[in-house]
Amino acid sequence: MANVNRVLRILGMFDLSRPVITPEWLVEQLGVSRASVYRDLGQLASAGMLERVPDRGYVLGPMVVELDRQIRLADPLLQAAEELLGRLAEETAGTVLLCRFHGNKVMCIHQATSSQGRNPALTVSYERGRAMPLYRGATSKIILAYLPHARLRRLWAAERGALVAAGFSDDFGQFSDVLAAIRADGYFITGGEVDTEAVGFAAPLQGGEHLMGSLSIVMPAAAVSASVRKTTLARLLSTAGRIEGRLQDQRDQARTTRKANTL
Amino acid sequence: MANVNRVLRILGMFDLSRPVITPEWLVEQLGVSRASVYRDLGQLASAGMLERVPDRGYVLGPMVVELDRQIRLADPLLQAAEELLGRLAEETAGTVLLCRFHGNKVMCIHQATSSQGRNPALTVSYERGRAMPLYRGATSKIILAYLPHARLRRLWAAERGALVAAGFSDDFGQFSDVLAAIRADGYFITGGEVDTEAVGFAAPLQGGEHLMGSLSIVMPAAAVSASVRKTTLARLLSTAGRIEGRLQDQRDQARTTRKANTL
DNA sequence: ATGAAAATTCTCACCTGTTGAGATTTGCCT
DNA sequence: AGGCAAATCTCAACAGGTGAGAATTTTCAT
Repeated sequence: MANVNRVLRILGMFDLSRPVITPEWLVEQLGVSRASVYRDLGQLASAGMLERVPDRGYVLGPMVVELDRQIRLADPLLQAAEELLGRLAEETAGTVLLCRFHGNKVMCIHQATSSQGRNPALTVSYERGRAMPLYRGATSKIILAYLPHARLRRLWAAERGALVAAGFSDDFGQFSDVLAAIRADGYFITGGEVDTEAVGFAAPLQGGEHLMGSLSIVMPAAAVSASVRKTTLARLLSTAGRIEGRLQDQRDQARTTRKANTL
Repeated sequence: MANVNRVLRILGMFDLSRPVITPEWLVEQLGVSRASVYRDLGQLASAGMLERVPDRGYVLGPMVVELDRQIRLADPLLQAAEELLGRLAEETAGTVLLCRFHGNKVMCIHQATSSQGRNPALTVSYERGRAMPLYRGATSKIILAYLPHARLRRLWAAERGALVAAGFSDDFGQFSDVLAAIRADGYFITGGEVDTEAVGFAAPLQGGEHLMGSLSIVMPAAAVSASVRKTTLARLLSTAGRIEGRLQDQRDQARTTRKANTL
């Protein structure tokens, strides 16, 4: 399936520094003839995945935006969490992030900021669609801690170097123990690992027995007194619990519906 | 290129009522063998466009979300408008929409709502990623009015029936005159065409000589007194002007940069 | 407007790479 | 563990993608 593979690869070649891709550049990159590149681009454009722009180039097309909408509206985790996130952001005056685990990466799927308490000086590197490493920051580490054993072993095998470099033990047993300790707490708090001067509070979101993602709050380190830390954590865990409850309800409903259809 | 075409078509088969697609269903829909369907799904999944879910099915994958982010961060129209939209929403206490024209459809690419003036009773059908018809509502009609002649003729030929059904004249000359009148005003206001009890204010956004999209404000009909109408329109036009100014700056900068690189 | 220099699409014979039936392996549920 | 369905693999056949170059369209400077 070299053909399909090549066409799909084109989509991944866009970049913030390269928002427009030209046929000529693709001829070089893909090492195929001009004719084939034009054919590929034509296919993608007619599917709406790309769009031609006046000055000889292609940009990502409207279909991408429609597909993202489909995901937003159909994602059970987002459904369960969305309205609770805004409230949590208001209550804690922090930036609230909802993230998922995807192919050895953590990806933010929703972000909420408190309207009044917003601190423009606080940079948050996470944002919808941005892939983040799995071993830096509370948001990511809580996901790491709740990964199934098999997956964790595979990850260890694949990225041992990076994990050790990020400060984990070189011994899998110890590494695993550290994560078990986080799991025992049921939350994780850390500062300065992603954005300096930022503190992250993170809790896991489990649906059924599977890890669905993580819920976290980021705030400026300066704002985190002992009492703020306590109330923020309490609200985080309470909201995480409510999201898990709603996920449960969704599953129960789905099961009932399926059963009714089968009978 | 039947192969690529088939694979891309799979992406368009998702729907709010069908968020998960199964291999078996695709075998029926596409009329190809099981093996081919699995191969196609595998390709899409390894590109991140799909993701396998535990109970026998596929959903749209993380790559879609990353690509949407790429569009959001690279779109010159969004860049130019984004921060101005929130301000406009606050000033007018309405819902502000930024839309684009795409393949005989109008699509919303950004939405801003005033935090305080938000009226939960007001439904706004537009939202990022949702395709809307080209001939209903102020947001769409202003785009129609500024479409290049050639494109307008093609649209007329293709969708004459729908246009007449939406209340336009059956005669192209008259149809064209109506649009010319809107163009002469430079804005368009209408109520109840998309969401009942909602009034839309829309202005075109032109970059170079091309129509880039439309800027519009939606508010409850009950809130629109003569004076509100006047100030809302003034702020809409002023913001639209500023966005156009920024688009101009972007183009000037790009040209200068390109010239510098060439020399 | 006009023509030259691109960029893009078309044509067609070649041959690579996709296809589907059936065998095999994997993964899930009890 | 064991049984069953779902998913992947194998391989020969042939559909259909491929590239060189011609034909066409678009772009741009004059």
